[in-house]
Amino acid sequence: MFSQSEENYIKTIYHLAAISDKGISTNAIAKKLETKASSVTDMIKKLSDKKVLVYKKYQGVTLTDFGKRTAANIIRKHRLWEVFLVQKLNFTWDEVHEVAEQLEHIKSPKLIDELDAFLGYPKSDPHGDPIPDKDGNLPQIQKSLLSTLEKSEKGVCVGVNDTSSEFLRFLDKQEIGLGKNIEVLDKEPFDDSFLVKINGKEMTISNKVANNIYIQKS
Amino acid sequence: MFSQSEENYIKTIYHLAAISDKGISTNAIAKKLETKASSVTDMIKKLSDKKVLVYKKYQGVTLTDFGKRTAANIIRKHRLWEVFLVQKLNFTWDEVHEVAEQLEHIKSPKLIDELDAFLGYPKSDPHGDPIPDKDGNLPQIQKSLLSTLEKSEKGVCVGVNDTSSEFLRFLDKQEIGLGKNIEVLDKEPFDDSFLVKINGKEMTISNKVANNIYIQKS
DNA sequence: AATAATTTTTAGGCAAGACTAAAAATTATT
DNA sequence: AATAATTTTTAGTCTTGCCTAAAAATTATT
Repeated sequence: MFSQSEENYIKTIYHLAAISDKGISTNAIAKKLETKASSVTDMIKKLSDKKVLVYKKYQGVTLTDFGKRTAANIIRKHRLWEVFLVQKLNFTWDEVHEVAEQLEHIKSPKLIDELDAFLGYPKSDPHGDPIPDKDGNLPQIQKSLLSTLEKSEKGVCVGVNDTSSEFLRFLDKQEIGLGKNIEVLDKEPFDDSFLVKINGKEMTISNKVANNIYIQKS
Repeated sequence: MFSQSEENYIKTIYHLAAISDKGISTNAIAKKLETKASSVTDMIKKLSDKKVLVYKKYQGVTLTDFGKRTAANIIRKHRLWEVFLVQKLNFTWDEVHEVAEQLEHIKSPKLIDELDAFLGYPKSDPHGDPIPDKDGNLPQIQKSLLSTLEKSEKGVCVGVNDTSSEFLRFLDKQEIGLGKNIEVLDKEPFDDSFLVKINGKEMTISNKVANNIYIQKS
């Protein structure tokens, strides 16, 4: 059994590994967890002893299969709770994260299985991120950052990269959300912004925003 | 804001105060929390500094109004989660306690208000214990221990004193539960056991069991 | 290749919350 | 009232998880 702190490290390393492919550096973990590199070194040693990850001094860490399964399980809980909060308790997609950060540490296999059933076995959370199954398998859907689309390409919004309240509330204000149809009408080379049509409405979107919206091309 | 450990002390002192009326002793707290008296002394000092309780050396503790409100709020969360687990996630009344012990520490006012609404503002938990309102008021229903009833008195089972899985599963086996009609047919002076009729069925109940069942007399 | 800059680790400490053992205060008993 | 028994507190330790400062290793730059 892992402490909340250990679980947070495991989850963070899993997320970092998903984008980096090589060993995860002490500094990267420290930055993500808003802690110090020396604290990370301490924890890494402990998690290495517990067979969660492989660690060689000065060379970053890699999760073991056991570590990956553990991480997927925490993420599964996090995302199921997010679905619960939005679907049953009237939370908005920008409010769920911090509560789910707490709920993900509740220990009870029955609880999470029953919650999954109660919610109708959802496949993804309110931000479009896939929910791992009980064995830790994470179904990956085909998606592209809006910023990588070419002129006249189109598709459906299926996820976001940045899940901060600020960004999500911005999207709400622009009426951009999961399931919306998006078409790139033009790209502006000067500032790499996009002219897009979202559910029939034309608007300009900055490169920074386009870099945080996932599209399933059609 | 209080740590989980602080919350557990506050809740425990509140429960002990409900049955004792005078100051709660260090030893009583230690026993209930399965810890050592010296640890209790440490924590008591901290909670006294935080204005949760009043403490004078060697004289036990009393919760302040602030402490009582804090305790009621924790208990409110605990009991609402228990209702959720039974009503929505197919938990039985003997399974809910330990999960609710974890869930009661989740910090989010919106979460608990929405949960309350989602459950239809329940008045009591699966064991018949009343749920405090948002201001910490705890409605007390009129109830008597089955063991205090006289021959030919009757009523409805509205609660249990012992909420251990062992006792609750025993009640399930005997088909005794909240809402059942109970009538005392006879009392046996030899071992203080009871001959009762429960929903039409006659059975003998030991004094120990009768001491843990609450009846609303009719 | 040597030096500079950066990253990572080590060493030593701190706070929370628990513990043991011993001292002090209170309560019970003779 | 004096002694015994019990309760409570103090003093000192331990673990977890964090910190700072300094040392060591790695990587980048000249």
